[in-house]
Amino acid sequence: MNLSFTEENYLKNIFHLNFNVDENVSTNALAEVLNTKAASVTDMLKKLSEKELVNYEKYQGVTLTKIGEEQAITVIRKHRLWEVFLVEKLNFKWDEVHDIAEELEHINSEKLINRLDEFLNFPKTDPHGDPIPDKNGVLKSQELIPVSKLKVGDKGLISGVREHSAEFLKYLDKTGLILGESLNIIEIINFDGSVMLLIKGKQQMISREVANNLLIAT
Amino acid sequence: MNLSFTEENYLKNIFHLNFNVDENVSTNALAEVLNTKAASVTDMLKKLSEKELVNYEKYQGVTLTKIGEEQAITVIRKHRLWEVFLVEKLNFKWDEVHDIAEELEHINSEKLINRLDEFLNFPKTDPHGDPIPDKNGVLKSQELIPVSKLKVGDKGLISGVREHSAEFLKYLDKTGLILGESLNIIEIINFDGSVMLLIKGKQQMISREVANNLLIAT
DNA sequence: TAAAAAATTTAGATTAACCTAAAAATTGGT
DNA sequence: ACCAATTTTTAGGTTAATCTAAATTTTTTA
Ligand SMILES: [Mn+2]
Ligand SMILES: [Mn+2]
Ligand SMILES: [Mn+2]
Ligand SMILES: [Mn+2]
Repeated sequence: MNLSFTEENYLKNIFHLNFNVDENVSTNALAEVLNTKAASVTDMLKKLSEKELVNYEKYQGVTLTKIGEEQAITVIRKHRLWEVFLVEKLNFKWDEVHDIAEELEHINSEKLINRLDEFLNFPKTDPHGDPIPDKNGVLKSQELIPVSKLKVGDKGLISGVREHSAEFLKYLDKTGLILGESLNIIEIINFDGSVMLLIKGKQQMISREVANNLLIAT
Repeated sequence: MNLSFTEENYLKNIFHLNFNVDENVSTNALAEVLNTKAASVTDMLKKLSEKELVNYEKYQGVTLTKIGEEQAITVIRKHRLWEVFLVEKLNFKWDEVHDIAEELEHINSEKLINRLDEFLNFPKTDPHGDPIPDKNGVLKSQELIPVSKLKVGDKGLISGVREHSAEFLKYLDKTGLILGESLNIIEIINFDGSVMLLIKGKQQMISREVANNLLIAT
């Protein structure tokens, strides 16, 4: 299977969109995340369908075939392992690695990626808490829930983010909301959904927006 | 300067061809190393000339401009640093790294490559003995000479190769002719130019072909 | 120094990945 | 159940990087 850079990006994004909302992925949704136009997406879906990488019926959206999904997961594995490398070995911050990993994820060598995995000690998650598929394409995701779903008195460990923008990640860094910290819910303000946390022995307020995008393992 | 994968390969190969034989690089020579056709090369040279990356006159071959050379050297720096990474950190053998580095050399991030350089402890040469340009694009190459230029009684340190094929590199590995070994010239056979070496206390015969492609620092 | 040979360029196509504008299908509100 | 809004597809380009075949220029050789 020799896929182009572009084809790999289509498969990866179909996977992510389907993962988030479990239904056929729409042409427009893909055009949006791929920064392209719906007409271009239609063209590419026909081509991917021809190659049996996606199930596509006109006007019905698209899903990945078994093979398409395997390819998508391989790309995601590469993306996340490179992110770990950049953070752990090259001292990048978690908000700096995504764009570089977008390029590195297309490097084509199974041996390379498996050696990298080994070099990094077979990490289970990437710097954003996202699970890393193993070499057989098995992706086991721990069930994480947003802080906004917790009740007063609940506690948990910061374990992931829903939103991956550098903006948001830098905000979390600055306010000490980093992966691995444990927190308690002190109070939930009805008025605007903001939440008072106890973290590192100090009280700290976060907005509903932030509470929605910060993921906890309980 | 945002160059395509293809443009970078043209610049890099013009640099290498010009480095080896110091004259304008011919269309056919480029077509050969780039695995393409002369007509395609002509098209691209016009485009690179338009962008002021090469000096090109119809029928006269091509050289790099200052800017073109800087770009070429950046690509070469990336290629060689990645090769060091693959050998030193991921335990690849020196005959396995070139093709992967051909892909990695196009990853676009100055920060990444400088961090990698640091992570590797600012290596001076790659696994094949080729010099690595520094972050300012300064490439200082030690003068190496092929074994075939030595006389009986001369000695030296194996320090590089002229030919980079996996075939040749594996042969050198197998016969113990690896970088860093010192050798003495015991005898030169007039008939076929083959050379008897003393290496690691043992005598060993190599063909003229091998002697031509194995480089020594004296 | 004029052919012949070799190298190079031009002309005219092709392919992948895009685009805009217009047409067709689906969906959702009444 | 219809119509209007929305979504998606089709039609007809474009651009970068290729190609083959033919034309042109340079180089070599006799
Ligand atoms: Mn990422
Ligand atoms: Mn990530
Ligand atoms: Mn190489
Ligand atoms: Mn090398």
